[in-house]
Amino acid sequence: MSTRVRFAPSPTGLLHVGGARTALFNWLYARHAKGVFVLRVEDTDEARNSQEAIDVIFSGLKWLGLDWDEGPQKGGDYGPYFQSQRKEIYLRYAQRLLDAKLAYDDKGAIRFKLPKKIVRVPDLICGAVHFDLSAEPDLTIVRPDGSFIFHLVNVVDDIEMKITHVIRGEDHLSNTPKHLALFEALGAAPPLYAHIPLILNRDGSKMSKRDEGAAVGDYAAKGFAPEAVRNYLCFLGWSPKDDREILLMDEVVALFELSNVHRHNARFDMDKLQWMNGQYLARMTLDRFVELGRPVLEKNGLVSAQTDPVYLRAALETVKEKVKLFTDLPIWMAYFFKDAFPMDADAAEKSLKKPGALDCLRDLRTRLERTSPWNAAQLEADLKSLAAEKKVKAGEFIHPCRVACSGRSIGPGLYQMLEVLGRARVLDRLDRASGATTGGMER
RNA sequence: GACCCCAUUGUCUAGCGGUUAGGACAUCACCCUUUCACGGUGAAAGCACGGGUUCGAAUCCCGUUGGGGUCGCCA
Repeated sequence: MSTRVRFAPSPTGLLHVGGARTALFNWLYARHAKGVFVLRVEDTDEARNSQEAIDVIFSGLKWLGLDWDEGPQKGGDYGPYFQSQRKEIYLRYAQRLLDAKLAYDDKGAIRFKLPKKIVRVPDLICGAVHFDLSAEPDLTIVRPDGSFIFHLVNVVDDIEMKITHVIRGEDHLSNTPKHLALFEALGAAPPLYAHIPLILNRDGSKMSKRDEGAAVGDYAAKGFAPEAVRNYLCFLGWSPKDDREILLMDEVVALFELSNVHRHNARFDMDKLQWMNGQYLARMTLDRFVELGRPVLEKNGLVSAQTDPVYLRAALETVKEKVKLFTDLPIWMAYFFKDAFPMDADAAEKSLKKPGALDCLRDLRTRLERTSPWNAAQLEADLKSLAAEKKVKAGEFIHPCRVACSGRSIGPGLYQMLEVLGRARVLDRLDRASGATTGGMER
């Protein structure tokens, strides 16, 4: 029988990183076992349902590259994949329990009689865990208004959808003996269980909606690349057991085993995610960098449909291995697109107000007027020969020039930056900074 | 409170009876360098505690402490 796993989120309005990690582990296991990854929406709580909340789940999973084989938008032989559309099925199962006297009416609600016994829960990650159900109150499975409760629908769907492995958060471990009892009462063989550890905040507290990093939907806006977030999530509760940190998904799929998933919770470390994101930005193709970076610059009004794509691409290339977040792009690159770019006060103080700096800029301006061809190598050669002639260190020209042209003391390699900026912009900015012309430079 | 899970540097982890306890992020030096990153070298930082078992425990057992989870007509 082929492996079938499912991710069964409830539309709460956000996709929690813990949930995303659960989806990721299900996806990894399905791909590893060459099985099927099912997406099922647990929307039995009608008060909380909304199309927006459901879309958040879809877009979050897609952003992370977690494609499902069966489910909403995809179809499959075991649908529908929204629990709100499966009421007849649940009713049928509830009736079976009633008929078998394994459930009963209680003030309009239906309750399942939990067996008074010790139930052994075999878990692929935690090992066998025993629970004594004898003191547990019976399980409500249908409300007086006829709506169904999680425990029933979850079990019924896992039966109906022929789920073979349930990979879910450890917060469900205590529910599992009850679910096992339900499987038994319904005469169905239960799936194999794998309860994965939880993701906590950096300080060890429970991660809730409002905590930093909790919502997958926020990562794009925060400047992360999806491949970096996905890579980071793999390492929360799992490791390849060697020293690698950056792994291709194909490699993780090949290595991923449930038996290697940790039993202890992990804490979310934003610093490490940022480092990993920087690694991904530096290593990704320039095409991908442009694809993800352009929208950020557009959103900040620096780039529009009219922007020369060749220039944009060249400009992005200069900072690709420097920035760690896409959200850093506007501050790193404004001067490429605006002549009235911000001037960093400290940088100006240090480099432009320095005695002799303005003379250097004038001399450099004269030299660069004739630079040909206008490329990084020639720019470097001309600047250095000028410095040699004047018998000063190249830095005397480099630092004021950088600040004059970009308004910042940090940035891309100077010559590459000048090449991309082009002769006209560079000469104009050198003039403005040296006082040869009065410009509209922003403070 | 009851029940369940867990415990290696600040964080993520390797380790699965004998290791100078390894790697990564973060921190601090130094090197590289036109800046900032990257990269390189090095430093500081860990087996929660107490009992066992054993010739020998980070590793196995028990307890304590600490953290997390579950005890809904939420999912």
